[in-house]
Amino acid sequence: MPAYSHPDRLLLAVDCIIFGYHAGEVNLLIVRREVAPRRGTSALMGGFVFARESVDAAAARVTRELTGLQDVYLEQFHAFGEVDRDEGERIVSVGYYALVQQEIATRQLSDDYDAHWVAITEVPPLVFDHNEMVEAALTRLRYRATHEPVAFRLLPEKFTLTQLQSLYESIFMQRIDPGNFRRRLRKMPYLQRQAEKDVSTSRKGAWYYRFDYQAFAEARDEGAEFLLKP
Amino acid sequence: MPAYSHPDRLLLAVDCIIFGYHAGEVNLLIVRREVAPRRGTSALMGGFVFARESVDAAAARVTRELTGLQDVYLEQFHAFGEVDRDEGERIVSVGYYALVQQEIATRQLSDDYDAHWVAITEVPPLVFDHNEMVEAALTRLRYRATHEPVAFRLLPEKFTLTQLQSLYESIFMQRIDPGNFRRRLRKMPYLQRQAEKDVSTSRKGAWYYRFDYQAFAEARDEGAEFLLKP
DNA sequence: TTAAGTAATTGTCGATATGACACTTACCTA
DNA sequence: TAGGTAAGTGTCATATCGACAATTACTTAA
Repeated sequence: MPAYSHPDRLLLAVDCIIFGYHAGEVNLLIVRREVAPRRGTSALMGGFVFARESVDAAAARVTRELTGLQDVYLEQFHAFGEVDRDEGERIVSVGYYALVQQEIATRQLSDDYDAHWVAITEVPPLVFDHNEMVEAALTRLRYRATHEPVAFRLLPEKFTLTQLQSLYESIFMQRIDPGNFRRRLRKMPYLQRQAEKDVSTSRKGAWYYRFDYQAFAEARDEGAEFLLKP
Repeated sequence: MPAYSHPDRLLLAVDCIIFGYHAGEVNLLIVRREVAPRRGTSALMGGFVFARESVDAAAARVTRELTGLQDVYLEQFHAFGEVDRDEGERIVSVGYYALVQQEIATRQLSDDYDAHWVAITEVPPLVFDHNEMVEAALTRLRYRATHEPVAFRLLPEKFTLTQLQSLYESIFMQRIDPGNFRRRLRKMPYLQRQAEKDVSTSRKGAWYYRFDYQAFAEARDEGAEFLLKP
């Protein structure tokens, strides 16, 4: 029952930029648009917000429908509200980006959307303002990755420092000096070296690490801050 | 004419955190809520988004209705989308913060909303999730003020470096060393010293400065970055 | 006329962080 | 056993930082 007399009720949607990381490149999932107008063109995964569903929940649902993944890291980054941004009808869309492990997501990807991964350096033209959304999502991801330990969600539980460096190089699209990057990592008590090495990429082998979210949470309560620049 | 068959169309609103600065304190405008439920309680200035109006435009309109100001600096910072955040009906609200010159805004403030300024250190309980919105706006303002020259919009055209320092102290709620803060300012070519001094607060007088947006824009094109930490 | 007071402004200095780059290590293979 | 390669550490000049001392400019009261 309407409690407010305002006449204009709008379609509200969410669009999700789903980031993955594979073979040294950050990628994102694009789908084939199922409805007119512009049916069949490339687009971000999106969906309408239901009346009794929070916007955050809608983003989680949409991400889950495509990737099959529960408990994905999602951050809202911007609401896109131009009147004519969608050619069919006026839709306001809230943008979220998701960080998933690409291997796992790919394994259980829904067949319903003709989804595929594209490198963030090679995003094709997308419908409406979706390319703008991708840019905004990347900007926010870069900020978040330097101030919060979120980038690890793109990697497996155990990863090498070289992998971590490559990930940051891909996110920021710039080369990073290994010595200096590792110096920053070396004084993070939350990076726990494992007993095993990854021997797939070098003869010497690279130590596996895990990020200890538990230890970091405790350190943060004491005032510690996460900072990892490219 | 609906182009999409989705049945749920929602009320979409904007809420504006309007920041001003006066007598060493950052303040914000709160109004008295005009409609039920919770009529008469303190709230942020807000309003519904019209069908043929962009969300940005709605925020500008709402800000203008209260302050009478055109061309106000506005930044969207978050969309609040919990189902029951408004007790009357489901409303998704997009939060914006505005930076205005408090003196000017106060002069032409609308009488219709029983508005008044409160210091950000003394924000009273507000309806619904509005206190949460204020916190989120402040967080974003702090980030923006260190990376972009936006805080100047809270000051008059001409200001002293001491005023600028006080402003940053209020935004970040922490004391700043004058020597170190001025060292950062001294190597900003965009801060142009004027011929006059402000003699209202000291015998010696403090030089007036202006921020040269023009010069900064050109420097930015050359790769320069604005950085002003507390 | 001068001393005192105060905000404004600049300077000092040791400690820490940064970027560029050289160097060493570990291990496999030829 | 030499050589190649990714992994990982060390060095050093420079820049930046925080804490704090010192100076400047000006008014007012003695």
